Amino acid sequence: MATPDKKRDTGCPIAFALDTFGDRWSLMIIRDIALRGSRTYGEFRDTPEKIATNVLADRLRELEADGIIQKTRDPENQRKNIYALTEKGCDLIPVVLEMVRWSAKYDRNTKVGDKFLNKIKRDRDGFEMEIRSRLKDR
Amino acid sequence: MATPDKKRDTGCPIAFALDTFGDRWSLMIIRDIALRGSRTYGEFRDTPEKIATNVLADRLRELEADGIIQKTRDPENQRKNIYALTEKGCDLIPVVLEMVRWSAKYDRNTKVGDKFLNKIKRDRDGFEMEIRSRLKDR
DNA sequence: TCGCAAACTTGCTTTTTGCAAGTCTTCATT
DNA sequence: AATGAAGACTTGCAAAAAGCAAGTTTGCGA
Repeated sequence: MATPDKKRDTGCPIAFALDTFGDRWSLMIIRDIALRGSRTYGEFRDTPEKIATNVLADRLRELEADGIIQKTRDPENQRKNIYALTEKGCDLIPVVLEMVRWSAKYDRNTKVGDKFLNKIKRDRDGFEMEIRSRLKDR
Repeated sequence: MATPDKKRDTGCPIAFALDTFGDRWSLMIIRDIALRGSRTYGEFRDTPEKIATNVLADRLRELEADGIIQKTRDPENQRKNIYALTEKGCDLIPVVLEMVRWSAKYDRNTKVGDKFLNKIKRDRDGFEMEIRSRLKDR
């Protein structure tokens, strides 16, 4: 076998999900793309959470290898790489939104706009579609 | 301040969620309670994923400190401790269910019953309630 | 062609995980 | 009352991952 990796592979969907993005940083990158419109290495690096550059490089590699994001050169500026969510990555939006909902309920310090929160509560699927199409129009 | 911990605390709900349960094992324990009916240390330890006992002890401590699970002595057997989800913990069920849905779609090896999966797809909130009441009846 | 932007690498220290073995308390049996 | 074993953890150490600071590479723009 070519991949002797440390994935649990027990048939459990939660184990699979955690093996794919269950760490301190992967979902943060997905958040940046899905909710903040980030697309470049520098944008991922310069967030308030301060990911280390080597870890960022590693996670981008992993997420791309797992088919969650896709990397392309920016035609306008060949120095830049543009990272985007694949379909598989977009399908994580519901997970992200449920996490937002939970944190908004339990973290006094969390800053989420009421408008944003109400959209999640009222019509999750509709809001998901809204985010998806926003991502396509770039 | 009493807690000089390493939480990011940037106001971002995703960062908050990941700081609380964004590691390789926390959600696994929540899965065990919510979906598998586990309630004791031994049950959490003896899953196919093989969590190390020291890490298990540590995660149970953290999850309790964060108010996600609650520990009580088993009145029938004073040797046993019974762990249960708090309200805050039950509110993570939607996150877990979305992860199941995602993995079922993308992991060929994931084993999730069709009945289970259809319930998630058809009526997420109803299914959440079903799980909640099942947890109460114990 | 010079300087600078953007995307990484490299080397090293610190923290977390994983593993194997041991401890402590309570129950059940003799 | 003594013995053994179940259940819930601790402890000590090695391996892996994360974090930090500095360096490298390639392309753009003047």
